Amino acid sequence: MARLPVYLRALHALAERGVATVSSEELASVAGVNSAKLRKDLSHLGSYGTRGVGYDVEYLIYQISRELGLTQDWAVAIVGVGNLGRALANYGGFASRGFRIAALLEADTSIVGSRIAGLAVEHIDKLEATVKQHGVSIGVIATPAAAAQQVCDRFVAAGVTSVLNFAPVVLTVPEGVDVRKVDLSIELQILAFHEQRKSGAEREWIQAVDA
Amino acid sequence: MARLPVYLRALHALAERGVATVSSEELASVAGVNSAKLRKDLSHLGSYGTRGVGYDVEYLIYQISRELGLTQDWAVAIVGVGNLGRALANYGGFASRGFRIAALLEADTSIVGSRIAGLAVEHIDKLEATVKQHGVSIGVIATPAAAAQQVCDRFVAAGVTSVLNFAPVVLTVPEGVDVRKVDLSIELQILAFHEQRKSGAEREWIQAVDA
DNA sequence: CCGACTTTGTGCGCGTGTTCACAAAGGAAT
DNA sequence: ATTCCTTTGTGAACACGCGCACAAAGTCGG
Repeated sequence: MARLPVYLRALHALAERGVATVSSEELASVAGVNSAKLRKDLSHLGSYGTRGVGYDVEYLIYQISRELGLTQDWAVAIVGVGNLGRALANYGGFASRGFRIAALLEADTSIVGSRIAGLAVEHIDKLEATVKQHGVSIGVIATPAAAAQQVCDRFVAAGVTSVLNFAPVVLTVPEGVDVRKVDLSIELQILAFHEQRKSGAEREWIQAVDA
Repeated sequence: MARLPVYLRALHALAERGVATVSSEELASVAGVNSAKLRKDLSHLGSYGTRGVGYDVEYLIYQISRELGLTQDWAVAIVGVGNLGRALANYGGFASRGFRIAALLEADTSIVGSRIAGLAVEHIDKLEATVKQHGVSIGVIATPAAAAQQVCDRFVAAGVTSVLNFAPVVLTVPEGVDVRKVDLSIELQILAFHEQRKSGAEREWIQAVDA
């Protein structure tokens, strides 16, 4: 379930505030979902709640972490050390969730060798070797669109079976490989669409007359 | 529809390659969706296809752009000029889709005044003034989690009705304000989950025995 | 002008995910 | 111990989105 990470973050926030137990109603409102949906989601992991009381925050954190596989740590390789790659390398949310950045890879030789977030940037030729050496199972693509498919193919050939893609292209991968895409401009376009709808009627009318 | 931006990008790619018309089948395969779904999506905008031929690429680009409100340009303000803010400011995909970065705002006074992507970084105190001056309707939050809600509130109070949030918190906003959230670590967690499933059975078994 | 072929637009059935609403279960108080 | 109150876990209705499959519509060659 794609919502578990959201619950997990809400729970971490509660834990930091010293909350010991939480009802589905409260947790749902923090996470921004329906309480029945939350209970059904949690019930899929087992019966970890106590009727009349709620859920034990720490215990639930542990159970969700285990379900998501965050109790083990994952080696991640980032290809493309532009602005986005740098932002990702410095993003604190990875290490705290069991993700370890094993390598930063870059094609531009003028960047290779510099240090970002405590890691030396390596040349992309080292991709296969790095993947094998660190047991990388998740590849992050933060390259320009033109290079993305090629990098993806190399990841796949090297045995990586999960890819997080920030380049604005649709990657094609063989069966059994997962790709998730984050596209910053798509999110903005969706907002613009709703924005247009809101400032709506009179503008639509003008457009209709205009046409 | 959240898929229109994807179609739009696929169409732009086709247009650059000089393709004049495209069938739903081809476009669907480029965009990575089912062709019937694509046709149904497009039919919601009107009947812009020609049976036996397909869709005129340029015309369809125009129609989708108009539907998404990309024919007008949108002023965007980015708050938080850390690594992520810088990456966003330099991201080329915005300007080419009608999004104009009106201002970069930052709380850290040691960064205020520097120039990023051709813009001078301003102090966050200028938020309200900037929003009014440039007619900003979309606010982008690239601050640490702790500052996000506060910045969001200021955006809303200043009249911004669409917020793109990169901070790992759930923002609460009044009715009528749209929030979209991009969370890098959630995407990784989802990949880790599937990865765990794939390398699955024997590990689950070990965990079961372990418990 | 006509027939064969291509491709759109859409009606329909299906599966998934969401929400409501309630019974079962545990805790607290007397 | 019994009763009441809170909250979970879940059955069942509902809604939605997806994809198949096909008829309508348009093109192209003869």
